[in-house]
Amino acid sequence: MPYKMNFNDRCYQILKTIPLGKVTTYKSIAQKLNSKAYRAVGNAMNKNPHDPNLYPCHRVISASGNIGGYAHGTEAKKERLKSEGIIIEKGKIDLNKFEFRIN
DNA sequence: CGGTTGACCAAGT
DNA sequence: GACTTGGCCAACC
Repeated sequence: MPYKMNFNDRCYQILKTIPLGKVTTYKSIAQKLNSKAYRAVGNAMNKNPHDPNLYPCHRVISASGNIGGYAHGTEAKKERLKSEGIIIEKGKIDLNKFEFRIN
């Protein structure tokens, strides 16, 4: 990898490593970057300039298990997660089952 | 360079 | 369990 990457690009790199059927949290991504920029991670997802198919920002949810937001609508995000095999009950995801723990 | 804005988080009420 | 509060940090204006 190149020497320097801005904050956003590092988020996108991590995004690509999330396997199908798993999710991660804004918090986890920030931690992987040795940072507490939870909110900045959300901003990065929102402005994602890349192809959403290569950078699955819908697999990023909030640390509390809530869905979080989605540029194309929260409902669409839920549907997409469900279609990947993730179970959502009462608007929440069981992180113990579905969280992809980075390294 | 200060102020505002979020797809946030944790703790408290 | 819903709502408020204070804290966090990069991007943007």
